[in-house]
Amino acid sequence: MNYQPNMLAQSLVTRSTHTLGVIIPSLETTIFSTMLSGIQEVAALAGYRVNICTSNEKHETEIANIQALMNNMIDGLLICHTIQTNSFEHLRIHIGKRIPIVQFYRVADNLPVSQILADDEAGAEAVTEYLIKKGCRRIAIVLGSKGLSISQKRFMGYQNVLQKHNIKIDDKLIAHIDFTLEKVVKAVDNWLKLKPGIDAIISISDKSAVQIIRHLKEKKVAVPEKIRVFGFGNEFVGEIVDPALSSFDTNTKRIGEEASSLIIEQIITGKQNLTKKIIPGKMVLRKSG
Amino acid sequence: MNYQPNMLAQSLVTRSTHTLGVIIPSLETTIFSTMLSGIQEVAALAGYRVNICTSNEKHETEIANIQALMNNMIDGLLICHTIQTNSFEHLRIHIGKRIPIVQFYRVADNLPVSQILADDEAGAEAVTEYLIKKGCRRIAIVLGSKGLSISQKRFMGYQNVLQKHNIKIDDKLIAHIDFTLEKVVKAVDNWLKLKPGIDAIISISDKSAVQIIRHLKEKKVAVPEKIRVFGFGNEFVGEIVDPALSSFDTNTKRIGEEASSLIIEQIITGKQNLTKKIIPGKMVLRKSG
DNA sequence: TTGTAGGCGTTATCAG
DNA sequence: CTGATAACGCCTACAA
Repeated sequence: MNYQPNMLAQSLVTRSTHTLGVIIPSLETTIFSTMLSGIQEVAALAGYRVNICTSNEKHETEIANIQALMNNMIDGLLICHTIQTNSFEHLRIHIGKRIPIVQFYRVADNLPVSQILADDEAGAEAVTEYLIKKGCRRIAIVLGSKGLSISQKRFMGYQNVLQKHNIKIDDKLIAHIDFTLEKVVKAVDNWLKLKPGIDAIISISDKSAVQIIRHLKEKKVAVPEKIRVFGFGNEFVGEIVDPALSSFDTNTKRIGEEASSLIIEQIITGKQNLTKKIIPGKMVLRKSG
Repeated sequence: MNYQPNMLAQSLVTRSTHTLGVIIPSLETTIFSTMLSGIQEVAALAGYRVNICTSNEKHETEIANIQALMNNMIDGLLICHTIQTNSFEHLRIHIGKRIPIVQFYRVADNLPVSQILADDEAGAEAVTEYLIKKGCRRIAIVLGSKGLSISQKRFMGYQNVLQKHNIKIDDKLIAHIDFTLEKVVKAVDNWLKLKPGIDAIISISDKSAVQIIRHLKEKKVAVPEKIRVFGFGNEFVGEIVDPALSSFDTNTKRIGEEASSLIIEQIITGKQNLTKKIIPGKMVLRKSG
């Protein structure tokens, strides 16, 4: 007769809230809302709610969020680090405690915490290899903070292929930046001044790749004839830009689904086995690259 | 000495969880993730957590979500209805109880529940007026389910302006559909067969407007020369498409912020005054319209 | 099998 | 003002 049990009382005694905590850098970036969508769907299927916090790409906010969530309201924490996150002590103190943690997409490699990752290294390798095959020799790359595996792995892939082809790594072609439009444009402008000039740009995301294409068009630089442009993530906007954006599809939604699935498994079994899962992606060729 | 109070026990006795429940149709649609971002930021500032559920534009899922949230885990509910939602009995039974409810963006007008809205009527009026001034006489419009105020209000605005200019409303130019690409393309194809032909399309969202532009280009229909295209929402992708999309900027993030702010006020004061707030928007002119 | 007491970690109340 | 205790609503263990 329509009795609604009080979840609070229930949770208090069972010590489980059936709620996942999620910390992501932003909700206004397609890849993150897509991953969150994957997290949410898998969680809902398993009867878990999702508590969402955004760090706004700010390290301090990420720390505050962790504090705010780690007070018995969640059964597990999913975290995708800020692009500027370089130290991870704030997370370390929670590792191995009652509440399991899973890092996804942007992870710290030197922490004993499970990870769900895009195939950044293979992606960067595939893209670099393809560009070299197309005749590019001065390939610029946009990366995030050096502490993040996403930057490290993509750089590894890039480096591997250049070395294989005996192309010297030029530090001037590597930009470690955040996502802001100004920083991206500035990096591109610096590259345009170089001689010998660059002939390709691999960008950290589709959105910045699209902005790069737009900027190059403004500067009357032909894409892909003069400079080929590649993105990461295969977002809708890449289909729309002219020339259409080539991109490494990181299988973004699947990353969220797997992260959700892994943490729920760890919650249910009570075993925090160190897991590291790389989600395969694939290259999507369009006009720009 | 680093004592962490147990929020569950605290909530059990104080009867407040400092958590907002949010039900939105999707996380993979820019406007919704943008509104959620606004909700989340305001909530975080006020010390509230956000519990997020997606209905995937499915009426039954929306009902299930409401059930799942209304069990003492949240202090207030924010809801944006499914595009197919036509009956609202599932919500009605929760109205006026302990937990306040605020509808946002897509709302039911005949329910005694507070609303935060885009200025759909004024937006449709402004766009229609502009198109008529540009010489358009056969203006097609894409709407959602008839039960939603978003459809009703936009139709009202459209109708008002056509009547003012003594242009007869042609039912064949009005499409009530959901967001799927196929439905949009089908509606456009039907319009293209009409004679006299259409000279403008007002779309329900920027994403579908962009898809309409792409489809028209495929069909070799010149935009804006033959058909002008307008969107709603002013998303990033509209800046990228060629020709760039004209759009009515509904101030999406602000809608989320205001909804969040209103429900928190209702929670804190304990007063569920019936509020209806329309967030003003503005027309953004680009090449397509 | 069915019923009841105790405890989860707080806050609030009521004596002292 | 301070300190003990009931109550929040549920689950579980144990007793009948």
